[in-house]
Amino acid sequence: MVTMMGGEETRKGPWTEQEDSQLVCFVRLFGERRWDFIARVSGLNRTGKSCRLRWVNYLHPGLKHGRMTPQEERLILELHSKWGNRWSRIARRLPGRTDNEIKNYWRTHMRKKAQERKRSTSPSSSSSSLTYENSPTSNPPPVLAGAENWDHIQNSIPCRITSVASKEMNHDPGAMHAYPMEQIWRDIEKSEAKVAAPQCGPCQGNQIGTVSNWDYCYAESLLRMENELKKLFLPPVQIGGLFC
DNA sequence: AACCTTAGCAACCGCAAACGG
DNA sequence: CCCGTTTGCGGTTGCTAAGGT
Repeated sequence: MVTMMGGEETRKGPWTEQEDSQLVCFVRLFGERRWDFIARVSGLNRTGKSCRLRWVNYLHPGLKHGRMTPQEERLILELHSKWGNRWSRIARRLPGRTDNEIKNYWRTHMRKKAQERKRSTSPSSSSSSLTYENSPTSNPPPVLAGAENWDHIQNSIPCRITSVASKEMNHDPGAMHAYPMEQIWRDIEKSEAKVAAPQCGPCQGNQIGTVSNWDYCYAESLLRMENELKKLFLPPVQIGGLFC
């Protein structure tokens, strides 16, 4: 999709592989800041916001993709019960997971939860087999209290809920023990250490683009970068320096 | 096989906080 | 201190694959 902004075309919607490659390229050059600048010089025709979001939610090295582990699920429940919808804060405690991912997970999870509650409270249903009855701790997680209002919340949003019971939450209790909190904290520390020691050079450690992609990327955007840097009163010779 | 429904996810939007001149 | 710009966050929407009828 493309929208017009001040005569310039601004792309929206899903990102292509080439756009991803280009964005990674420029983030490695300029860092995870100045998103508007990166958006301009990269020639992506995306907003800075969009670039940042794509980087944070998808391209950032070290991101995990795929299903939440039972340990992560438990941690999310635990932290949400403490902090509520502070997704970014919760995400900081889950290495490799983004606030968006956690938010999406929570919504899905809570829908299932609410559905399960409805079924368990309705006269026709006999019992709820769900979830934390199998938890290694005998106490239900405090987050269940947070779910109390779900029926109300559910009424205020477009509802896509079905009667699908949550199979996913019937975890093996033993698996919960396999990944203790101490391990989670160690992971957090590790991931923070990685952030503190970023890789040097635009293309190192990149898993997305090929060498030819980068060549193309640089050549394509060199002129734009030069123009932008000129605006910032930097002599053009420094552009070459950026590639060292 | 065709159609419908739903879950899951990616991306956008609006707002507020942080930052810099 | 003020004001404009940028960044970050949380809520919401829209698309698509998968499952059901």
